[in-house]
Amino acid sequence: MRLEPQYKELLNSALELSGQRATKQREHIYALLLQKRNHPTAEEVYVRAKEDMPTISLATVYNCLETLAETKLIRQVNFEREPTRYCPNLTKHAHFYCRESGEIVDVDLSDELLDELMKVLPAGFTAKHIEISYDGACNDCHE
Amino acid sequence: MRLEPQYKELLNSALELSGQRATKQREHIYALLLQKRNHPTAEEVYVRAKEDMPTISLATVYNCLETLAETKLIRQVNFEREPTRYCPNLTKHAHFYCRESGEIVDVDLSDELLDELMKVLPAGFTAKHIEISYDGACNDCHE
DNA sequence: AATTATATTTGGAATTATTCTAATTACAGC
DNA sequence: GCTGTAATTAGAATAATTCCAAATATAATT
Repeated sequence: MRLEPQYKELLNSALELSGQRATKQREHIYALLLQKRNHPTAEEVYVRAKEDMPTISLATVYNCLETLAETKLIRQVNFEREPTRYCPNLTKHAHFYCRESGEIVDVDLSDELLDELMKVLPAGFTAKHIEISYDGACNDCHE
Repeated sequence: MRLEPQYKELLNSALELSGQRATKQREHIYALLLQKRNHPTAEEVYVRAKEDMPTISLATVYNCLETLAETKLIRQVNFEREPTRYCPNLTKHAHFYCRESGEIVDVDLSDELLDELMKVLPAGFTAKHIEISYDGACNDCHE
């Protein structure tokens, strides 16, 4: 598991900016999220993290994920009350949750569409963030 | 707490359709959701339900809410991993969550906008449902 | 390089929303 | 009024996440 220089740079500057330290654990977890972008849960991240770093704890995985989310390097993805999932895709996108396969797929959103969504808000309301999730059947599960 | 005839009819037929019984508890919980539409949590519903029905249990509140949601008389509303909230507004709408006041406000969505959202899905994907939540500051909290 | 101060990690306990379980109660059809 | 099934109930169990206090690692300073 190696973190590409560009991302290492991104991580270091984001952490520095928020006055936090660059640790092996944070780097490792960021690297594995980037490497396999399948929206894992904290538990799944923990299992994968232990392969190369057997002494890491689940609490640390939660801590690191929280730090990465705070510094905007990753996004938390929630579907109903299922365990939170983590996503290093920083472009504006929604999530499609396939009920058949359980897979989560990123759906790109244009600025125009996001603008339209902002326009339907009542007067005086300002949104910092819009969260959009679809659920249904993905291509592999046709139907 | 009285359930208006139109809603009583709606409840009875929805329950009958799904082969479930009309009980005092289900009627009571449906009525109080309709009466004060402030997106309460199960716990908040429980507190309100006990005012008129002191022997109702929290498990029953959860059961009733689940039944009402199954039969599509109410919607479950989730914001991140906060407790699930319940909403009897059956029109197509999103939710605006105000970080200041904690208030949740319904935001109507046109069929056109929903169509556009469907169109951005990759080929072969079909969504049964889209969930949209905004968060930011509501009118009362200006800013 | 050693020292110190602070941040982070760690394992386990605690918390919280929700679900499960088994016993009791209520309802619908005969 | 029985009888069978569904619903309610109280409390135990579960699961994701957070908290806690001790140990360790990192960064700054000497």
